[in-house]
Amino acid sequence: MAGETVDSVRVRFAPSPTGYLHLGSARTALFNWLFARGQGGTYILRVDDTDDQRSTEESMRSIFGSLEWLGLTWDEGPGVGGDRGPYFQAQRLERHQECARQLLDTGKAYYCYCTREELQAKREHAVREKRPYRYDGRCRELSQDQREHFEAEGRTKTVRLLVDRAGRIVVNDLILGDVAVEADTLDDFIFMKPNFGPLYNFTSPVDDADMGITHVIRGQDHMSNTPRQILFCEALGWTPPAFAHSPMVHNLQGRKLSKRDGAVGVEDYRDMGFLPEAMVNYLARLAWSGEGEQEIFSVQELVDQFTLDRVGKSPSRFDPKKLTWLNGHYVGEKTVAQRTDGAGPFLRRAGHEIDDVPRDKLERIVDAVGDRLHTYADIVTYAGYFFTPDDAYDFDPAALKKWFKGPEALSVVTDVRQTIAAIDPFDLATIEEATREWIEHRGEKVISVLQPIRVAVTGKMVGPSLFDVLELLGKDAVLARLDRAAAELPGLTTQADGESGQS
RNA sequence: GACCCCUUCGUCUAGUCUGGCCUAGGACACCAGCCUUUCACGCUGGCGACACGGGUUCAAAUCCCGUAGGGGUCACCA
Repeated sequence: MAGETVDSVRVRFAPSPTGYLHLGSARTALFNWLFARGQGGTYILRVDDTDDQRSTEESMRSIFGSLEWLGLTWDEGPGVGGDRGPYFQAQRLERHQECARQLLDTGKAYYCYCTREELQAKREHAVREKRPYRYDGRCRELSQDQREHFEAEGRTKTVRLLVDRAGRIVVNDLILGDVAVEADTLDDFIFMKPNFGPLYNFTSPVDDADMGITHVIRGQDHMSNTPRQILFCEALGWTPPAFAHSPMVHNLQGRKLSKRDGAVGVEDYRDMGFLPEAMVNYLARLAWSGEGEQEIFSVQELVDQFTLDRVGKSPSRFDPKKLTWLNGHYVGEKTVAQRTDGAGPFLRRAGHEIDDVPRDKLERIVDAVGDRLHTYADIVTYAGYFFTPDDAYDFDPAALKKWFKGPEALSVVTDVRQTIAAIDPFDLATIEEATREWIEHRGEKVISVLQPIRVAVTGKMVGPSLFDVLELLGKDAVLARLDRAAAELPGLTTQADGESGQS
């Protein structure tokens, strides 16, 4: 390529559709996407579904959905097409077989008739002798006779790559630097199954070459595959792409993130009320940092600032607390209408009937909840009681224990009824004025009056400003709840006292 | 076990390539105080790290060697 023309960057994210989009994979996809966008390159989505029985349509939809939700849309791939397809690996079988035949024809690969059992036995033997197992290459130079004999026996055959065991293979990794592996630690590995179906280490370099991939950005768990893939490029006469292996994402214990850790899929976080902006921002900051001391990044800022040389080498732990903090920031940037839309489904899922609630009432409630919303799911804690019948909201035992220790609190609940009943009009200013006046007249501390009322009418000790709560509830509901509390609390509080320390 | 990678506050990280500006900076978390009807927000302050041991150097978080610890991979999966 002449002079000033720089080959444009082409990267790919190649998930296998065997589940959901794992957080680690999402980070890999994000790094690829950011790199492509920042370089004015092309981001390709390829589905590595090489006739794996675990591949399912459902998980493919789930992964696409997560990617789209994060905003990591692809320039070429399923749904959008492109001229370097097909983008489903299973549809590239003929191409893989063609390349395999080429290797066979040029003597760079050979058929192996060893059975699985034989290989297994050798492997176990090596392990018993504490030797590293490597294929002994006994099928490398079979005579015509032996071959015919095996064929006549009806043995199945796999295809192995003939590996030159001299020298070393160096991976010039854009994140890790040069990583060298002695060639004699490798062996003639199988890349075509008995049905002449290709294996991952073969399909990957073939497809990358066909799709013109310039940079392979993937997780470090692929590091040990890289030399083998480079070997294919050499055998086929191709220039390998540049590699960049990003560090793993671990759980808080420093182990690989697994299902046992609970939520490890992108959609799990969506379902827990997290925002895609927060996920992207958080994931980007795992192993990567900008040049300044910035923590909050818009997608555009990420695109502008992302470079591979600022990606670190050591694994990072996924910390939900920091994610939550970021999420709170992004929720705060939403309008009340947006927050209402976002939080609604969580109320419904918690069993609250909100379909008959007027939209503007809903928005006023969300507005009153304000920045208490760190995730949309928090709406249930802070506002669930607005959507529960006056005789059915639950009293939080901890709240009762803290604010109904003595008889004074109960007397507040009964005494305030009259004052509240007299408030007219029942609007914020009037409610606050009347209530404060009453408190002052009583001569008690504001908090020791307001909190018992809150617990009485909401069942909780946290929530929006109590005056907002009262107004939003409406006079009838407040009175009904006060009556209910006056009737039920005496029993509940003694019960709570009696049970204290048991649970 | 073999091969490969990694190692700065509890966590995410800046600083390491191009030794001195680092008595190591920021953020999350935590603790305390302020604000406040609660919670949350916000503000102020605090706690808190160069894994260890040797070198090299006038000077080392930064360079070299070793040790320890952690992780990843070792399929006819991807």
